Amino acid sequence: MSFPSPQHDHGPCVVHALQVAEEECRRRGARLTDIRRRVLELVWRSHAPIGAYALLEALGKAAPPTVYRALDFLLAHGLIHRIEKLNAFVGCPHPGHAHPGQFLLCRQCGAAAELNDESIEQAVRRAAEKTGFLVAGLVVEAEGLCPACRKDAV
Amino acid sequence: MSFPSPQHDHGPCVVHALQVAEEECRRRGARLTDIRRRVLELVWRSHAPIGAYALLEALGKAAPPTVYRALDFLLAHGLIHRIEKLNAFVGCPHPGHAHPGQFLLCRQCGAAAELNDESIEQAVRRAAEKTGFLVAGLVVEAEGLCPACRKDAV
DNA sequence: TTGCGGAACGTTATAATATAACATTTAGCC
DNA sequence: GGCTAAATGTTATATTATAACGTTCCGCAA
Repeated sequence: MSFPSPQHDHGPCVVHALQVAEEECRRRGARLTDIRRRVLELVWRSHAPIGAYALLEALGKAAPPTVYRALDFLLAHGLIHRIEKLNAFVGCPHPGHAHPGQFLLCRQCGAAAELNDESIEQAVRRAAEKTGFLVAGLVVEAEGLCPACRKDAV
Repeated sequence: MSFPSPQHDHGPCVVHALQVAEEECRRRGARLTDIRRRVLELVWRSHAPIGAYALLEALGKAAPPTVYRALDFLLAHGLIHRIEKLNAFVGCPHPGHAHPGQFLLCRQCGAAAELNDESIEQAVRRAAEKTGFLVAGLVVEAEGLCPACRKDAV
């Protein structure tokens, strides 16, 4: 929901994400296989979105379809999000319900934070309705400076 | 600002866009060369975003850098917008001031409409400020059904 | 008007992202 | 165990985008 402090202890963060994912998959009857778990873990290695080919390289001996299939699975079950403007992927901090997600992307350090702000979605829906458009999916990606980089920049 | 009716007369629409572009370039001291004009015209051939390689093919004998350079120019001068989730480009209906733009993308017919709704941008800024994030650029892309396709779908 | 200098364009090669198609293996289940 | 469907492996290729460098064009000033 907001930016982690730059020196936060990231280990527990990853462990927690994996636990939540396990649980969510159990609940859904979905199989979090080894590859899928490894990809999810790699995605969670940092709070900056990571590209498919970086994941591929980190995985070691694997071909593109392998990582794309894992990503498709994780996306389908709401465990990660795709950042359109970066062609990259980031962990979802609260899987369990389908949601579009709104993202703040730091142009300095690369970190991403996910918002789930009702008022943003409502503003879009209201504006769309005025034109008669029916909103089914929504991408919101803001680029700028996270709190830490903003301070550094002063 | 909103969706054109499906059978609207598109010719004047293109002519008008080119006139506005000419004017805007004159005002800015920018050169709207033949290639750039042709790319802009191709972009305006429909209200659906078009990809770089489709433009390339339509241009005839040209290499990728040619069309990407033209697109860069048109983007830089606010004459077109890039749709991130489609890797495609659409004409800007009101160049003249830099603006991010918010887009409604019909998943049925492919048409795009541009919004410039203050309340959407404000909602994002307000939510971002709560986390201490400074917004510099904003992508808003809603996918759904345009008025015409919505009627057809009933 | 001629030549200077920078912008625009041409050309070739290649990088980065993503998917199609089909073979093989694995896991769950009777 | 053997069936079936899901998951993965493998190869090739599609799609989107840029690097690098040479050439041409255009405005401008000597």
